[in-house]
Amino acid sequence: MRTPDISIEECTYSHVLEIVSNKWTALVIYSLENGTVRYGEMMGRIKGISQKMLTQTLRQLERDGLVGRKVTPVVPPIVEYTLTPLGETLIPCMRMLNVWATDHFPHVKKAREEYDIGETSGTIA
Amino acid sequence: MRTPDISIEECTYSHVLEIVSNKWTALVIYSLENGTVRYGEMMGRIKGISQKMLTQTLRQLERDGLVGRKVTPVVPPIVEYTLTPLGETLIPCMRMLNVWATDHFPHVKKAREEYDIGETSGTIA
DNA sequence: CGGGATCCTGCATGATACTG
DNA sequence: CAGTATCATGCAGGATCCCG
Repeated sequence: MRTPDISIEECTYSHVLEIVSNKWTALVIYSLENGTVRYGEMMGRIKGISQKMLTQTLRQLERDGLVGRKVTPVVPPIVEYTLTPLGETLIPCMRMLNVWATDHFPHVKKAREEYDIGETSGTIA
Repeated sequence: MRTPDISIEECTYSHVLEIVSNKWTALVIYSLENGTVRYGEMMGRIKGISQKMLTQTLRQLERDGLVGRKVTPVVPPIVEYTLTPLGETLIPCMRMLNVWATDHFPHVKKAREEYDIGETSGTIA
């Protein structure tokens, strides 16, 4: 028996996914691609996100150094979020995922449907 | 108020992540990069994965048309998994994530540590 | 306006035992 | 060997209320 040579802690794939693979992270980054956005505006633009999740996602991205947070202490407060230079390095990756999805996701969807049909017809009883 | 223009169902980022963002999927794909692997061998190579999770992950990938499954009905059975042509189109994407992680993940880790230090020193009481 | 704090719920993950 | 079935659980995600 050989020792395990693949582990989550070491696999570099997992590192990026650890950052991006929450439910909302990708959408938040997407909303920041074109520049600074205010908190409230993001709430309005990202369909279905709750305050808690938006805040939590932004905090994580801030912690990871991918998103900058700028507070203007007026009343009512203005809080703006922007991709940091580090965060912007993610954009090409995201775009590549984007291209892959555009090119191949229809194929995946078709594969799923066929697979599901096969499953259903086999499980009659 | 403008209508939300970003949604999970439409954002192409989310489509790929929907496929890859389970705990084990990336590692399973990684283990298949160099060709066909048997079930038991994957169990041994991927550190910490359980039978249930390996099977479940493989089934999902099979359903998505990314992984092929070949059964040789002998006793004891031989089951081999391979990336399909569609699955192989994912490899360049994964490699790009890999490169990003190698280049920038240390930076992220540093950002986290600094962020955490700032948090801790502020929360004395 | 932009959150923080709290409570609740479901699903992803995991441990264990059994089978063709 | 390569699974399926069952049971347990922890945490991501969501709803709600409150605050500077």
